[in-house]
Amino acid sequence: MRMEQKHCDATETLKKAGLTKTDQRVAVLDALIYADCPLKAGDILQRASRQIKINRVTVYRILSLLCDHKIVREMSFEHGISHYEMACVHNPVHPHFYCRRCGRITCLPPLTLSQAWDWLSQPSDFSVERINVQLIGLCADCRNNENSNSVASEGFIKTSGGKV
Amino acid sequence: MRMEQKHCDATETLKKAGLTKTDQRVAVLDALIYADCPLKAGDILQRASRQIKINRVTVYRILSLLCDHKIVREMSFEHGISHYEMACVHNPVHPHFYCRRCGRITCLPPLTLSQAWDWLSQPSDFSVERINVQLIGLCADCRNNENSNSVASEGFIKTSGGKV
DNA sequence: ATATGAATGCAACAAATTTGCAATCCATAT
DNA sequence: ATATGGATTGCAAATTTGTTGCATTCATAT
Repeated sequence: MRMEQKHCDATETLKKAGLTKTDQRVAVLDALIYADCPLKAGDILQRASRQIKINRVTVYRILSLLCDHKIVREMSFEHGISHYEMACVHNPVHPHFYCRRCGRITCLPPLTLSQAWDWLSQPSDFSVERINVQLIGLCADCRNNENSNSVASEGFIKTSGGKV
Repeated sequence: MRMEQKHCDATETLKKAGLTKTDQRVAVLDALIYADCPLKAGDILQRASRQIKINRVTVYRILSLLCDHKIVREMSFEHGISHYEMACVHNPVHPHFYCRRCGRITCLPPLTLSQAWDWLSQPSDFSVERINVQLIGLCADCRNNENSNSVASEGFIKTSGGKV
């Protein structure tokens, strides 16, 4: 019987997705796998650079690739900067707290809708000024015209006539 | 008896906030007041320019001012671009749908948590691939150190020991 | 009408991200 | 093991978004 892992393995992740293994991709994945909060591209460059030689542009390209393959989630808070986090089984979708003063991002526990109700009644260390709920996907038009150049068209939830 | 207005009036909004009325501010507000979805700074510049002469920098400065005064809400979806919408009585906080293909943003109906549960069971025109929940405010550290330079410190919800 | 502080325009800067192309690397078939 | 070809990376430069400093213009209270 195999032990359950706490983190994904970069090499295995690439293999499972049918992606070529390169030192740069492993380093970027490692940075994300062992991060305790979403990272900016610059953070990832910095951490990956401790491991190997890697260019800023390569970081962006790898992140874009990983997002297309739904290995990584991209999110954006204020001030026009993207943050990235693993989208693996060890890191299910969850809310984030963004401090508008120091910019620190805190991952909040993943909650079902009914759990959220309870959670919202609990004391908190944060002053919440605003809550943003974003649904991301394809609009009706784009879903219909999705003939060409659609890289990330695998595994999304069809909802027309069904559930969201 | 006065008719209920469907939209805010730009001049009145500025007056109520104690802000100087200028052609540029009115034009920026008009763009936002009559928009049917959140706008990028570039969109606002374009629309305001149809009305008056206005500089790109001025748009950013006015948006920043309006956000500080909680007249306007700022939000950010993918790719690190800010979008802005009115934060007035005619436009209560609500979720947004972001199409990752065409970038169009659709405002969704404002919902309480219990309404959301029902809403999520309804058919939809969107393929929702991901849901982002962002809580924005001040972390514990920053709330304590909030002595100096705190412009937007009016009217936020204190939650330590209380409700989020 | 005039003075004064606030608001705007302009130019330049800064940061994040993207693009084009040449050089290098990886995976596979020999 | 090695050659090969397509994929991946590095580098430079461009693009986009947003910011800063300073001179000029504007709004408003006298």
